[in-house]
Amino acid sequence: MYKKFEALDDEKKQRIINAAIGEFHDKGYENASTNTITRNAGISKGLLFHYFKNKKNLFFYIVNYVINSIMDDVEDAGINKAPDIFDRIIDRSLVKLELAKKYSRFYKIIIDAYRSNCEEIKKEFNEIYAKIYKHHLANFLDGLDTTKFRKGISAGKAIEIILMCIEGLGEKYIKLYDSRDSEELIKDMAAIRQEYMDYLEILKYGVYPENTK
Amino acid sequence: MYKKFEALDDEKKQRIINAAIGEFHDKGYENASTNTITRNAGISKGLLFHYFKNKKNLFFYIVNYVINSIMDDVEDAGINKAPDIFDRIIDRSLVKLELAKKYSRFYKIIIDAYRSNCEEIKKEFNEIYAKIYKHHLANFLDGLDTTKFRKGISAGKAIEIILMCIEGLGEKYIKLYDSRDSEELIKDMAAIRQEYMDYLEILKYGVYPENTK
Amino acid sequence: MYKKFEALDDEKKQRIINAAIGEFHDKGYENASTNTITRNAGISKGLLFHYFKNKKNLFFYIVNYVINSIMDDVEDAGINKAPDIFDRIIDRSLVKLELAKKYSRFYKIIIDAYRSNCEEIKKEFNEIYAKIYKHHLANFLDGLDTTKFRKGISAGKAIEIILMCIEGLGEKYIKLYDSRDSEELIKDMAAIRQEYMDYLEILKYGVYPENTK
Amino acid sequence: MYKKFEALDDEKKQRIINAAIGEFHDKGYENASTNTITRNAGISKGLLFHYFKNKKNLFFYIVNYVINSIMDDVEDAGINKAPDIFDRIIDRSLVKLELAKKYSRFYKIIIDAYRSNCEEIKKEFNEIYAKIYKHHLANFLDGLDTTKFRKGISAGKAIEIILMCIEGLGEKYIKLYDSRDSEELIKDMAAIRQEYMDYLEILKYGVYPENTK
DNA sequence: TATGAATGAGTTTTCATTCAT
DNA sequence: TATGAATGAAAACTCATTCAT
Repeated sequence: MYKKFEALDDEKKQRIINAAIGEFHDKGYENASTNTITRNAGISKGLLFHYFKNKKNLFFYIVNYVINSIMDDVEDAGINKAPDIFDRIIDRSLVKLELAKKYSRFYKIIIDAYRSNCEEIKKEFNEIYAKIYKHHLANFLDGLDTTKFRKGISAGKAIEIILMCIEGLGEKYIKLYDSRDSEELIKDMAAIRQEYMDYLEILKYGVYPENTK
Repeated sequence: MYKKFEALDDEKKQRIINAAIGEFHDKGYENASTNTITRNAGISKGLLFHYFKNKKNLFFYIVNYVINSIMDDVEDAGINKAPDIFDRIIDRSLVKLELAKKYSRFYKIIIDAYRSNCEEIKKEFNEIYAKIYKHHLANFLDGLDTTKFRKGISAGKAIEIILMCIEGLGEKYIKLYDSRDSEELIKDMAAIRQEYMDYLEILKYGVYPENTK
Repeated sequence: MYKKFEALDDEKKQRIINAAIGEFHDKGYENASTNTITRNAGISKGLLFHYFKNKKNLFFYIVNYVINSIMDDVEDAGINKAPDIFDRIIDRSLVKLELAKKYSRFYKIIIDAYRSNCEEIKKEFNEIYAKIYKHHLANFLDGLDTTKFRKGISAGKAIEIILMCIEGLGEKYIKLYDSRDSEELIKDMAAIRQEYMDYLEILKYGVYPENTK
Repeated sequence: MYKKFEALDDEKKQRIINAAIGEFHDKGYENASTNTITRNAGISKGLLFHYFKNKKNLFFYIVNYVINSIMDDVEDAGINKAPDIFDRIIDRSLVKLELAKKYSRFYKIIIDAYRSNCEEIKKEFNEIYAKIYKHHLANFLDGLDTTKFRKGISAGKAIEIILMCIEGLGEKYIKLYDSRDSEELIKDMAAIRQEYMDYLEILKYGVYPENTK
């Protein structure tokens, strides 16, 4: 797939990718103009379609490019696999926060696509998204120790609610640092970690028995 | 604002509003066609623009109309004002769930707008949304008893995290009943309330001291 | 149908019709450019589609216009209804010849459409054509005296072969006068009628018994 | 002309010819895609244009190829040269009918070209067609005995009208067997011959004197 | 107040042909 | 001889908005 495009010299390839990312970022799939992309990439209209056949293909090429770019940055090895859910979740959430900031342009494209009502891309995008989500969830749950929860608590419900909180927290901080520099986020990271811990402390009390808290 | 439109006889006004709601619901702001709206409303193109000047104005008129319609249904008086946050939140969340189902057409318009990439409406919509959110939050917090939380817990953080959970739960159940009938939801309401309580039980343990649980 | 267009003032209507006829005549359905039509008609692109919605509709509007224009010129009353097939056919064929010359631009559009392979218009055009053909054939056969054919001859086969000849003759003379002026044809009409009679004389001998020739 | 192409090894030549025939057959001259042709032939775009310079040249190469292929199948020697026009014509017409079925793919290309509106190929094609037609007509007329026609009949007119009929009949039966198998036609050949004779019988009466009929 | 004809820049996509390699 | 990336004009069609009536 897209062999022709992949065979291009890196400079030109990047020019096209950047033009496409810029346009999809600014306007979303539907309002992005292939005309604008080719103009900004400095290529002819025909060439873009020579490579990608249509707008939709180009879009999903960019979606995959963007996802892979982010994933390549995450060292799976380095990911926290502590058996305790709180130990495990906090690092992951902070990494995600950093990535969301570092790759904010890329994230926007993905989020816009996720929320899009456009029938043309909905289904295909959801499949891509679901696959990644499933993979990450499985990876997150793998080897998690759920035996320590206090009696009377459903492990599934506990995990669910913890995930809801962490997602909420993630969104909160993403919004908070939306207009600030990436470096600020990194500088504040220790403080944010402490805040995360404060929030999660409440949940810890909720799920663990008296003596282990 | 829109005096001319407001001065119209109710039947015609409603025809226009319904046509606009139908179109914005089906297609979202960008893909909605003013043409279709005028056709379905049985009025001329010129007239629509005479009343609203442009598509954007019309859209925000509808957004406000829709929000007010939902709000009118919620008797503020009837809303649970129990001092305990859990007592208070569960009723509100279930009411919201019911409203989301009852006014699903209206909710869809709001949600689509909330998620839209379209630069044209983004900013203005977010302002409307933020104002409502702030108002509701203040109303929710008013008279809430935060003295019962166990020592060492920040009341603000506790409330925040409880709200994050309840929001997560709300979304979960909205999605769950998305394609089902309104009656089903009402029938299952007792069971859903029980599930809510199971989830919140975990948080209760987290925020309250030993003896009050 | 096409009420909006019909309501136009005659001058503008005619400008559009003429531009469309010119373009369809020169290029055929597929190669005709709606851009060229609007340019030559002196209207905007949008307007053409406002009236006709798409190229195909415009084409069939023109097809019907052209057919009606020709038909209006033929006084049904005046059409030869002699019971003898030869008496009847010769006048009709000569009228057709005159019409084909007088309306040669119109005929070309019809003939091109008839021969077109374009899937988009094939079916619909054939229906129009078949209806007209059937009507004309029925009208031609109506009241025809087929009792005078000599014994052993199938009336159906005789009529068929006579029609084949007359069609062949028609094409021959259309081609012959293709590049000449309409007036020339009219001037030569008497001579052509004589030639027709010479040709048909042969067929007369073929279908009628000895004593009636 | 096309020396470079002719010099190619047969296998490759045939691949290109077949690809071109397939595409021109399916889509007609205008809609045929040189892209598709090169893809199906397994050669590069550049090469096709290296051999034929442009699409038009390629098309006429194929037209000539197709015509020659059909002609090669007709052994001139074997063609009925009976002095009587009816004896002669019936065999030829039936052979033509068979060829039209056997080479239906080739015929379709020729017929489509004959009917095409496309200015680009019209003129040139008509010249080719006229030349062949003239040659065949001359061949048909050669050695024909026209002395037996009854008095008062122009031999030329008689021949003309007979040819018109036979052409009409040919078209009728080609249409009739258009969607049926080649074998069906062959099976029905005797019956068709009889029908031809019935039709021509009428003409025979028309052109021959009493006593020879 | 009410109409709806008119605008025109904009959209995605196609395809014969060229040319540097 | 052979490649296939690159071109760019052209296609049909859309739609919010205006304005003369």
